[in-house]
Amino acid sequence: MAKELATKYDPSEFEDKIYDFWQENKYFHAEPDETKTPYTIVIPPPNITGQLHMGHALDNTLQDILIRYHRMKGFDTLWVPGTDHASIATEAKIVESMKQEGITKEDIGREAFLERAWDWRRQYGGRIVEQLKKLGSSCDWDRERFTMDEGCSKAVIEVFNNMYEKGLIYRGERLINWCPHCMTSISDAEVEYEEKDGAFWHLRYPFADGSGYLELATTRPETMFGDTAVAVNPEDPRYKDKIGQMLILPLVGKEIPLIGDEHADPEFGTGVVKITPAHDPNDYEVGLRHDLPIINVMTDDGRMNENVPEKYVGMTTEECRKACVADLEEQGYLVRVEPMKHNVGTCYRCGTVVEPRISKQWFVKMKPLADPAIDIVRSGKVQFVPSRYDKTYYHWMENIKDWCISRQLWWGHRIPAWYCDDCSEITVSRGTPCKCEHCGSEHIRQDEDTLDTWFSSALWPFSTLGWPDETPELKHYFPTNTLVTAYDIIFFWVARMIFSSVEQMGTYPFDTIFIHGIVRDELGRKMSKSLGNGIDPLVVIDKYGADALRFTLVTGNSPGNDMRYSEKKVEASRNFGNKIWNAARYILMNLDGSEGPAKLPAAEDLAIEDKWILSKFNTLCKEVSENIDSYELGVALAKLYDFIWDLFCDWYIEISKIRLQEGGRGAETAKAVLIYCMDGMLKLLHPFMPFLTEEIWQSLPHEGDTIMLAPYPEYTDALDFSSEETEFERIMTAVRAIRARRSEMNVPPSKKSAVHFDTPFEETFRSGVVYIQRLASATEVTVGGDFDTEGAVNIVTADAQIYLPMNELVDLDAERERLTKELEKAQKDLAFFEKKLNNPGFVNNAPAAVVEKDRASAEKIKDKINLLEESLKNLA
RNA sequence: GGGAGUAUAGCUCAGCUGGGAGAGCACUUGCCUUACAAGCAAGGGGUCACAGGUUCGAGCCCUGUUACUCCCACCA
Repeated sequence: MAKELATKYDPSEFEDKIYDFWQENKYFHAEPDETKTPYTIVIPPPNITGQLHMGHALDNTLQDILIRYHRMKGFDTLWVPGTDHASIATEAKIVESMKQEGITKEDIGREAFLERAWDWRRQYGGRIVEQLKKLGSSCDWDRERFTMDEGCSKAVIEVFNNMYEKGLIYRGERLINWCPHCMTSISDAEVEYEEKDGAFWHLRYPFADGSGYLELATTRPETMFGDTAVAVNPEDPRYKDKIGQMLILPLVGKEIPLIGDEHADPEFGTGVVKITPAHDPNDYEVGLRHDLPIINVMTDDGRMNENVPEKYVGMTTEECRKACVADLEEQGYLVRVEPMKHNVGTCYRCGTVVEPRISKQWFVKMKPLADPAIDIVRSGKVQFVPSRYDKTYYHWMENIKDWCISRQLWWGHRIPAWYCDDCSEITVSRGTPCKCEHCGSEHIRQDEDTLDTWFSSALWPFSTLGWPDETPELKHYFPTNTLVTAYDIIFFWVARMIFSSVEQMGTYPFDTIFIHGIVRDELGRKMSKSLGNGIDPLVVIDKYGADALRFTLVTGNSPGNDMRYSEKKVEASRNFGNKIWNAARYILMNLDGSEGPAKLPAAEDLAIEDKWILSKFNTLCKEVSENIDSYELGVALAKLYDFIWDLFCDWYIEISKIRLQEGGRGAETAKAVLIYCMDGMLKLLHPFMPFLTEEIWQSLPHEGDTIMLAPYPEYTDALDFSSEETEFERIMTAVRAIRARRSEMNVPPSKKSAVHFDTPFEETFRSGVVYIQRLASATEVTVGGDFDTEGAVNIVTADAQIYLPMNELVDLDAERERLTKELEKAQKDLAFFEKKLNNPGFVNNAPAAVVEKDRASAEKIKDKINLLEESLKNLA
């Protein structure tokens, strides 16, 4: 029973209702079905703090297209949704909200803080999920997961224990990145480098024996209190003999040694460098080599600690820098200040300048994980689309350092390690141990820290399917198939999922990584809160509909490349929706309700235009599937657009009016083809524009309960009418030529024109008379040699006789000449290749690939010659 | 310092393995033609960044140059 289609295309009228309809009927839900091939995507879990932005809209549109397409193709299709606890981001939000109340997290303590966090999650965590639904995402919401739910947490504990047991996780004191604002360590990947204005302070460090001084330069004078040496290159002739002498650290007065180390570059500056092992990665290495003391001069929140002279204690680094530079200058230690640009590491969450700092943290040993993770991509088992991103991946993986996974935060997975007060040994456990596994003491305390958010998201492809339990879901749906994400998250997430999966599951987590770009604003800028140039997808959906937004994000977009958003594009997309809507209305208008679902009349009843459109549709089915299979979604959509608008609406619908007005058997055939095509187009288009296609499909005669479970149209030999295709295209050419001439002559549409063809394609035009009359406002169409202007198309209007030389349609002589010339050239080309290929010397000695290529070229040219000869014969 | 990307119509961008230079928007002209003015028809507009090369043939492949963008690393 078909439902009424509204006269106006208004997405807000039906999109929500349709989504509810899908959900109520559980169409998104998947259960492992061993008889079917699985197709699985796990969603990149949005942060619970997140609001839907254009990046999500793009990412989820692409996923939904793939999911809906595969579902219609008959795969056992599962899209696992979920959210990420986003430890830093969420904790920051809650700390911020508590600040409003004038309290800190320390005031209320860990328990109460976590309660707040869970409350916050309950209140806002579902927000983004609801927003994803507005987009049309057909996720299996019954399987929604959260990185901190019971199952995912179990996976985290399991992996931590496994890796600890294998020695892949260790605790140690290392130089790490410290964010003084978030008050936690962060991983290397979480540091963003920004070029900032800085200065180069040239200082004098005097020798202790009073024999002068050394000049050196630094960008961070305030760290001098942590200096435990000064280094020069051991080969540097200027300083070689001074190595081993003591220098006096200005402002402090203590003595530090001059050491020789490769790290000092004689070419750079004065060739002298101060060594601050606690606050610089290179200096740290130098410190290790020379066994230097490590003096941390900063507190957790980025102020100077008690290891600096009293006057500076408590100052921020900025304040201290100013004060100490002033003092250095006053005391004559400052030589000069040189302004310079400097790359400064900042926290990717809050933008605060990070402090390299010595700290005891937990790490994942990366080398043993990276190698197999590189191999699995090299082997082709995991493929990047577009493939160039594998280089990015290799480069990162090959140069990776150990991953700092502990965070000084409360919101997250608490590290499953306990310290013993009595023997100071560590107990790592899957449960909650009651005593130290080394000495049996009951005086144990759990590590206060939590794990990096990305530690749990790295397990997402299998933790969401039930691992470490052996669930039917895990067995059936893992490894998953496609991971869809933006390129900016390859390091954070994609790479870590790969090595985690290879390590834990012994195999890849997904076979394809479909990378897309970033949605920028109209001016090409990144959308950001600070710029205020973000576009809210929900506002766009409200105004134009989710289908229009989806269309906008996919059309003209190619894998891995950024795109610009503009409302103009959405308007054009909405117009396309409107076009289909009205085409459907046209069809419905001509039905009387007795028609059955899409079914084609017998081939002998089909008119030439039927065969033309069906043949074109058939090709479309093939190409769209091919394009989607190779992730060329933008190309697939463009082809659908062209077919629907140009071929179906502008030509087929127009021409169908002839038979519909005449009635009778022809009208029945036309209706059947109209329904068939519309039904097929809607199905092909459904993955891209799900709401509109469902709404229209429901109002047409159809088979099944929902378009989203209808089979995706496939190519079939039965609909290959290539000769009718070319025939009809000849008529189209004629129509266009007549229209052009009429337009040129300013013939008003109300005036009909008489047309005479004298052409080699007599039969075509004789049978095409009715089409030409209809589509080109022509009348008195005659064909044949009885007209006096030979070799011409003639158009006669009531006002004037128009002479249209044949060359605007088909100029026989010119055409013959052109074809002959091309034929000659092709024959020459062919002769060239044949000579080459008949030469045994070439065939036997040239590389096989070259010979193959030449053979292929020769074949191509032969085809061309055949075509040309046929055309010439037709002209004769 | 290393790596990658981009350069095609006024604007935004497609163009898959080499054979037709394309779309949307904008522009010009004519049309309310009973699905749609969110539309129809006809047009104008491009040395496919530059210079070489490979090829019968290059927007596409190779080399170099220029401009812009991004990523990684980093000299204190």
